[in-house]
Amino acid sequence: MAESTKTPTTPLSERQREDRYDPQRIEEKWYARWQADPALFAAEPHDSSRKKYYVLEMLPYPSGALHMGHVRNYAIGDALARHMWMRGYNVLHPMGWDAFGLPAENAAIKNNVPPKDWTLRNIAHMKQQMKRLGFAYDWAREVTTCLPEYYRWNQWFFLKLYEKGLAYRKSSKVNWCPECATVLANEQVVGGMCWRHEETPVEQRELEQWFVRTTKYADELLNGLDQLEGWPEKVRTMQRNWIGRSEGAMVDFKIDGPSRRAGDKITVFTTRIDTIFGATSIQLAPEHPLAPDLVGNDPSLHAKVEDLIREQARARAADDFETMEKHGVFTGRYAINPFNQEKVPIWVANYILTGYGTGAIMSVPAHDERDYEFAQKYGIDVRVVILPRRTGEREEPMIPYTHKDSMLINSGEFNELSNEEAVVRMTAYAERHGFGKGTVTYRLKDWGISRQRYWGTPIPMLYCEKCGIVPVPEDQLPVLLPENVDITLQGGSPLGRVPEFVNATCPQCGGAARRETDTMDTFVDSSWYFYRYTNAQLNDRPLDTATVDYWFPIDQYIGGVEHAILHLIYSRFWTKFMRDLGLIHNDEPATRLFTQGMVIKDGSKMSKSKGNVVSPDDMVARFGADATRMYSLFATSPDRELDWQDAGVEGVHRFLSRVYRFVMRNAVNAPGASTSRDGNSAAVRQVQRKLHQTIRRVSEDFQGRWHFNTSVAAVMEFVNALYAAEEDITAGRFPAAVLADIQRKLVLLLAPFSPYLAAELWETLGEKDNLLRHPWPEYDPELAREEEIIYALQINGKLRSHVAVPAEAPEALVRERALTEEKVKAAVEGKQVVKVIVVPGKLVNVVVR
RNA sequence: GCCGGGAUGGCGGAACUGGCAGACGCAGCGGACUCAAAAUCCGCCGAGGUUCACCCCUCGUGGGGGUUCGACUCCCCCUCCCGGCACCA
Repeated sequence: MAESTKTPTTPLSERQREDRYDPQRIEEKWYARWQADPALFAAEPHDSSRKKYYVLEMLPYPSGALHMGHVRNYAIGDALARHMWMRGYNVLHPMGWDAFGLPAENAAIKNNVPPKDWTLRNIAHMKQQMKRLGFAYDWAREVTTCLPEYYRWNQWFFLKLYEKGLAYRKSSKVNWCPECATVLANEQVVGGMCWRHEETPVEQRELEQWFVRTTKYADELLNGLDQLEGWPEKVRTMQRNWIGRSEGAMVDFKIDGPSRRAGDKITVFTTRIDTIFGATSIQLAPEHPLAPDLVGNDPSLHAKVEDLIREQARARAADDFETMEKHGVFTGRYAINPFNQEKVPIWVANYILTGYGTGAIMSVPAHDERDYEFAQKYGIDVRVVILPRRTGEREEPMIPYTHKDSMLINSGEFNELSNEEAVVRMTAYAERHGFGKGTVTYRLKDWGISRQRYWGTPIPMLYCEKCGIVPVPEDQLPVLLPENVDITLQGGSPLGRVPEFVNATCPQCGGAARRETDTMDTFVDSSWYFYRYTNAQLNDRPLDTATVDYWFPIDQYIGGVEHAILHLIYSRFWTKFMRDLGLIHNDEPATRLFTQGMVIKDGSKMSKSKGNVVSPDDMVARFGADATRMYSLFATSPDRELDWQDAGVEGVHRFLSRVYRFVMRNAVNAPGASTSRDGNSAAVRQVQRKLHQTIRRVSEDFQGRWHFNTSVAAVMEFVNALYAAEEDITAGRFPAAVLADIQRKLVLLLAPFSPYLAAELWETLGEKDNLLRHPWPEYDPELAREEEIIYALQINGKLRSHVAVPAEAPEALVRERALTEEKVKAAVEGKQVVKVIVVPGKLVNVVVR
């Protein structure tokens, strides 16, 4: 396009030629413009003809201020959102606040400020920080979970759960954190400690609690993981472990002798029914309901069982189960093995847990490590019933032999069967004779959602003396959380001390009723918030089905791996529950999940106690939002741990300065672009080649690997190439159209990473349209193609020289050039060339002998 | 114990399906500009040797073996670090 050189260029004002990059000036200017135009980052309605793209970052808890982990998370999501806008998608990119929770109550106690005020103030501040960082959120869709407009739907969902039998109340042993003064879900107990208080052992308390039947979906939650190919394998594995499905069988052993209240049989759970002929004892958990019965009136036995219970409780708290020595006590009683009618002794042992299976096992010392250890200690029989299948011969295996590649012996009519076959046949046999059945057990437990705290969603239930448990009628929602409540960490739920709240009328009989005073676990809030974003203002329904159908599933969800179990399993559950209500039609909330690495400093996690916290505000003040964000992407790939270095931010700031100064010096406004190599000098072609190679690299990173560190590096390389060519540019040896085109594309490439600078330079270049909706630059393979390739020359795999060959040269020519190159000739001299390997575009390896 | 991830210059990290190890950035060193400094621009920057005629040689991606014309990359064994699960029957 030679004629474009004749296009007149637009002169630039003195101010635009300002050569110092001042991020504060630029960012404040664009910040003001963006705030004035909320539609800029808004999603189009769901009847848009554009293809939709829903990119979501996990919503923060409004703790007071953003930390670098947030900045990194949102920088990734924002780059993706901006890129997808430029690719022409209708992008939904919302943000909100996970605003209920304990820290607000603690702040209330400490600073004498109501939790609501504290929370809303934090939200205002953090929202301001996000805006200053230039994150492109659709604030019209903001969701704040502590406001009645949101939490009323938590209550509505709770009523639905109750209606469907998925919410129920039961008294049970629950995890209690004395520090939080509340109950914890199993998922919130980490190694026997509270997830918020790493030093506080969790206690067990007997309490009446509301549970959500997550186990109803255990199988679907597990099987669904196979389809979630866009999720990290790590997260899928963690969820699989958490759900912990194991197939096995329940088998009833009749108790020999007199039976008492608790019954006349013990049901054991086993995954190895094939070894049942080798069962030489029954082992009960110390807390097994039959244990007190079986030890009868013997006070010393009772005391020993009590000791075992205490020991287990201690071990649970200290998390040292694995180091505990196995021991137990013989009850003096026997049970009958239903397969061979043998009498086996019943023991109570410290290594059996109440919470798994049935709390009772058949002990097969020959084929289980733990059983073997126990049997050795107490001289219990060890009977081999399984042989390694391969030996065939009756060669004694190493005891305990626990492998499944095996064959049965000493097992009556089941002898000679393989282990797989035996499991099937023996399970069927037990079912036929009515003393057992094949079952599946899970590690996953129902989700206890009651919290004895104030700052949460009130559970919409009433207790009436006449009618019992009565749900609050839907038309009486929301059950408002009262304000001005006296919060202390003692004496149960704070709401219980608010008579106006507690005292209510029974909707069934009109009599006096008492309100439920517990609130919901805050993980309820975050289990479905992303649906609310699709229509956050809707006031007669939690969501609009058609709108959700358009936007869901989420195309890309981004957050910390610490939510791999808690939040992400609850969210998946909630999605399945909503689907079964007919509200939505997707089975999973998100197609792709990305878990970014932690931000650390000087080798450890940023924390106040270590004094290594880097404040985003400080970084923005020193280097600007663009440099801060870009550094968080440039330092390493997003999935890895990021070691924060202020000097690195400074380096990115320097790079942005180079870009800024280059455009300020060379900005021209000329339409069109040179799309052909013809007629351009070698220097021009070289810069264009680098440009298009850069476009390819950055575009590919967005599509696949998300290695934004290499995207940014590629743009840096390109800018270095521009500096190398600047003498030619200044001398006017670049056609204006080409120069203008190069600069426009450079700015477009930077737009997802440093939006402020990109906006400023876009304007400097005389462009008027919205950068965010401007098409992403196309990579032109013709312009990107190398004209000449430098081949590496190897002799026997060792690098010896290089040779330049025209890019289009056929392999034979490459080969010939290589063999006639001086070094190669010298090396080959007097030797025999065995083989010549030509790797097109890369190297030639000459193998000589 | 099981599962997942990782180890590359002084530092953060590149090298995508086996093909020139160290892109890009930081720090450092040298030069230009300056009265000087900062900023900026240019150059050098794995180790050792030979030499600086900037050419060449040897070694080098946690350790040891292997496959291959060729290995950071694939296979086997081992060490260490991070994360998850775990007396799970």
